[in-house]
Amino acid sequence: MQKKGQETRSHILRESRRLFTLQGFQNTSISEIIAVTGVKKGNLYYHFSSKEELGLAVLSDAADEFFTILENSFSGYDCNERILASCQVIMDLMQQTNFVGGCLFGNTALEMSDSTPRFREIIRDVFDRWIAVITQELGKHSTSGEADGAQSQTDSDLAVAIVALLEGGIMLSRVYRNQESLTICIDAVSEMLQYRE
Amino acid sequence: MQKKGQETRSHILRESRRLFTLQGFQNTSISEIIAVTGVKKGNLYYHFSSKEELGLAVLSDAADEFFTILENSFSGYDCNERILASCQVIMDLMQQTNFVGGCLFGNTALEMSDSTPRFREIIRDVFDRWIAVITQELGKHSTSGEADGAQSQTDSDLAVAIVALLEGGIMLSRVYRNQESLTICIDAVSEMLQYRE
DNA sequence: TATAATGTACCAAACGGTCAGTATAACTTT
DNA sequence: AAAGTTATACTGACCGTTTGGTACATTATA
Repeated sequence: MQKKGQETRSHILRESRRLFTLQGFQNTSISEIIAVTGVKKGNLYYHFSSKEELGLAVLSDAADEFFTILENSFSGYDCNERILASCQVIMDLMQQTNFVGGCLFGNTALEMSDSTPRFREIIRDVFDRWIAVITQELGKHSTSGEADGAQSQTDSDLAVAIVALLEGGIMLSRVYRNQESLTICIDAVSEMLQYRE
Repeated sequence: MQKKGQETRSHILRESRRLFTLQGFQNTSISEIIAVTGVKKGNLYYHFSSKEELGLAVLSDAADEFFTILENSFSGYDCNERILASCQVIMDLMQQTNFVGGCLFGNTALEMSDSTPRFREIIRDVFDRWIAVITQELGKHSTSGEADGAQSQTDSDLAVAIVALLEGGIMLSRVYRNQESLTICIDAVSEMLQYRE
């Protein structure tokens, strides 16, 4: 693939991601994508063999970007502080779009995961990895006494709850179109971290 | 409206809800609905003036049923026990469908709330009411000291976090197709209730 | 000049929705 | 109670539009 083609491809990916996030996968038509990108239909199908393939590419692309951002977000010396910093990064991302659209992965999870196996797999990988990253950060906690066995179970449980709180908070903030719900959920994460045994 | 018509109408509502929950609103076609109900297209449009109107009717219907179930679910003398009982009822509902489909309100929130205002309104009402019911239950807590002012803020914050945890947990349980994630989230709710000031 | 990239024209299928007309049941008359 | 009348419930063919996708010619680029 050459330079021009690369640019076209990533242009399609970028705009498709925007539309998929705002309107969902099913509710975004190929015609809409070619309208906003200016890329002609034949050209789009030169780069992506089907709408499903485009959707999967958009998800992979977004996942790569998300984990790059996430893994660079753990700033601060204290473990709890670092995790809260990563939550704040998610809040910032949501604020950029005024809580319209929300989380592409969460959206796609609820829209597509039961009907299209390949979508579910990639979404599952995203949540697996997200939970794993947080679990790992939780493991660095000073009072996290016992050697990895029993404790890591609790760490991963807490990580699951944190991700659920964030996704639920994003959902509510999207419905209410304000940051309040997500703020409350991040505060709840903070409390859960404090009261950790 | 007479008996026969009522039956047809509620038959359409029931099957449509099933399909919308499993596949989403956009991804369920009118043809599919008439196929599974046996109701002919003209007849369907006799009862519901458009697909959107049908979707709204399904949501209202489901909301009525949900709050009937929810409000009857607060069993037990202790406040925390009562709230956990209501969480368990949600777990039971999800188990009935093996975590396929998940929560109709959450699904529709993420699929439709940005593109169709009327859907967002009804979804918002559902979450408003759900949060209000839990906030009210939280208010009955014995150690809930100070008079309503500052404390009720905390109660409603906790209620928001609980709903977010449940919705996030349902999302994860759906992606992973098992009850583990939701169980972890309900356990987290339990801990949040225990550590309440 | 080969191949990567793009444009144009087209397709069958599925979509949501309409409509003229037919049963069916429930009230009025007589 | 039989006949007439009206509102409700339902049918199936049909409409225009949009959908995702294809065929193929043309233009850049290396």
